[in-house]
Amino acid sequence: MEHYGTTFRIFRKNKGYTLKQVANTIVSVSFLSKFERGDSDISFATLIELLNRIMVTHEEFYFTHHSGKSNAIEEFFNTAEKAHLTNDLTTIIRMKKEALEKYEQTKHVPYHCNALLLEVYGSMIQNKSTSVTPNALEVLTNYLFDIEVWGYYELRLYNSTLFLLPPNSVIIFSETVHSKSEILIKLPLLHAILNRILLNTITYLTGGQNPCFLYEKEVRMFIDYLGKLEIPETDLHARLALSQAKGFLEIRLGRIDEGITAINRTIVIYKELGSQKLADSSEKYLQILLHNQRSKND
Amino acid sequence: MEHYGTTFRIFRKNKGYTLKQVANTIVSVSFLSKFERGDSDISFATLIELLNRIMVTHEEFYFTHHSGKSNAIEEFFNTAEKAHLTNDLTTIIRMKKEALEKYEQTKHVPYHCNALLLEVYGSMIQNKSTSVTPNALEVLTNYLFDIEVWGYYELRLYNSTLFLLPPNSVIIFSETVHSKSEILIKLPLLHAILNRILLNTITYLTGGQNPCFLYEKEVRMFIDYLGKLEIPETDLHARLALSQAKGFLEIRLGRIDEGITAINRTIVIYKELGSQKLADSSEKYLQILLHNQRSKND
DNA sequence: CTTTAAATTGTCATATAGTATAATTATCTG
DNA sequence: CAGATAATTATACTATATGACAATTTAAAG
Repeated sequence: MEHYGTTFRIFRKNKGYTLKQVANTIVSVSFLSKFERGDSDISFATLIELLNRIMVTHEEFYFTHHSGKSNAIEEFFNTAEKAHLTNDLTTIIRMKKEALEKYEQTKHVPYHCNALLLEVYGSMIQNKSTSVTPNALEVLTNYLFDIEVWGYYELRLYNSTLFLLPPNSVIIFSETVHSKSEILIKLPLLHAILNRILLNTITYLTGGQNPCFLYEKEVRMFIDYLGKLEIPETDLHARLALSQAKGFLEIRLGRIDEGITAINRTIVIYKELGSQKLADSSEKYLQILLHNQRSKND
Repeated sequence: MEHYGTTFRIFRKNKGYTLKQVANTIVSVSFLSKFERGDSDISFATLIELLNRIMVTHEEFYFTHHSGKSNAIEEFFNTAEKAHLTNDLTTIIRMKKEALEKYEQTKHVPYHCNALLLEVYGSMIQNKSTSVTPNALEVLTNYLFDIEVWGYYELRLYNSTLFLLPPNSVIIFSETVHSKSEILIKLPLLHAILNRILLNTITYLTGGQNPCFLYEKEVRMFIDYLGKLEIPETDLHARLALSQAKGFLEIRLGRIDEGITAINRTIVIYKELGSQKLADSSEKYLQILLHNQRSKND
């Protein structure tokens, strides 16, 4: 891996600054030169100041330096999800091996959780019964339970594994997830995940083959909750998903026609805007839900 | 401002790690302790490693440390835009003063550009004729022209000021903006701005009171361009904006009924999803365009 | 091409980042 | 509460980040 200084120099030159202009009052010219040539490391606070001065965000700096990777955590979830969606078993297996190695080295629970997540993805690709041992699930639940303030990692981990947990746990976690994330939730990226978590929770609690629907109260609560969070007007995707969730609830409650109408309206919008895959998966899910509901009524 | 170490300690404790577990192979335990107590600064590379180990992204770390601010640049544009939308003249004036002071201190052109942007916002709030001196505009154009690789700052600056530039300049800049942003455009945040730029370009070139419509070719080109960029299926907002842009083009070309139909469909979607403000502003813009078009036909 | 000024790099001094280990404090267990 | 163990901090030392200024390279100008 190249030295950060090299990347900094590229940015500085691109913006047309001299060493002197950038260094001024923050560091000495000679030191900045040394840093840029890789002869010296630099303190965190100083580099942040320098980046500010040349009008570069630390995100784009980091991203460029690591040739197109945002950060290790985001990268992990994104590549895992992508491999899952494209049935890329090789990648899943490789990533799982890496996670287990890191766990052996450090004994840090998150690596264990990562391996578990990849285990599940792997068995889903192979169409095996997603048999996660209760032990493994306990590791996950305990970890999430122990962390008081959830950050990006916990939110994404929970969002990716919530379908494996028993409904009671999901209800408890999802109920508290907002208060567990404090100010961090103001970060747009984190807020978006929170929305996804709530929507997934609703979907999870609404679905299932259980003939009697046990979670009406909770589903209504989460729908209310999402309403109060005020999804930004521009986040049409989340708003549409919420409409869908309401439709699915209708169906589950036996008001099948109302439900179908509501969901079809959302599917029409997807299609009109050319989001064909989203339209397809919504349609498929609608069929499954209708099938379950009808066999129940028999 | 508190020391970064303090923030780090909060994160570490929250995740339940001991100094030893985190320090292991990266730094010594005693040093990590010193850093956390603010007795010592830390190198950039080392802190990034440590954050990785405790599963914290640098974004959330920075955000928490600066109590809810993402980074200086993003913060600048966001607060300026918000003040502009809420007619908060006081904030605009204060920010402009700050920008000019920084410019005086450093003579760095971006601060000059920032001041210019705030100047425009200010006069828009006061309903003054947005009289930007050609000189000032030249500063802006030259800056953007000189920077080879555009980053977050340049993209946002251009996006906020493109309505002030002559159409020819806008066409040139918007045509090259993608190639000027290289790999950075893979950052979702930057990609989103690129989409907004292209949509704003289309709106700008389609609008205007000029009775004869000079930019049909260019508008079609940018619409094509947006299509090729493949807006993600989930970015329904951008997809809807593109549909709208196509409708506005129809109207400008005299196919008024087709245009109105297309735009009304998008407004219906906004309303159905409860995005009332977006629906209103679309409707308002539609009226303006229709008015211009009709007075032209007389 | 020569001269001059600006920008960058090299050298050396010093402050401070970072380590090894001992001392202290907190946590756990019976 | 005592005793043991783990976690943190203090001390003394070394390595290196950073500054002041001189030397060199690059760019500008005539």
